[in-house]
Amino acid sequence: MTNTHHREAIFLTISRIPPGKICTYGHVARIAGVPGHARYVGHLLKNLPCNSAIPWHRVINSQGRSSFPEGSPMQQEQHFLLKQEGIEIKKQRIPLSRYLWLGE
DNA sequence: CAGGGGGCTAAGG
DNA sequence: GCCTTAGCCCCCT
Repeated sequence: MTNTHHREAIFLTISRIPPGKICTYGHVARIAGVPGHARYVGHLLKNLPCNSAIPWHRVINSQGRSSFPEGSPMQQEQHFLLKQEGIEIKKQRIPLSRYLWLGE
């Protein structure tokens, strides 16, 4: 199935995002070779098992924000993990130009 | 097969 | 900077 390929390509791409860097849903999709599937990326991450090794926290939306509601446990977790990697978050925002990863 | 909804985006006010 | 709108494409009823 091509769908399976897409899924694997997307997971592979996300797992390649280096610590201290971030990537948007749209970019992940594009780098994975499936442009236009940003929402699909989000869908996959939502259904990710908690024990997964996929660095889901390094994927944010094009606004430079977490896609979780402000103050939610998931959002706090994400911010915690990102800060741990040296990413600075101001007013719930991350400067994309500074941390964006666009593949290797 | 149709409808609704999602960890989305780009564009416009 | 914020909010709204219109596309987007896959997935689950």
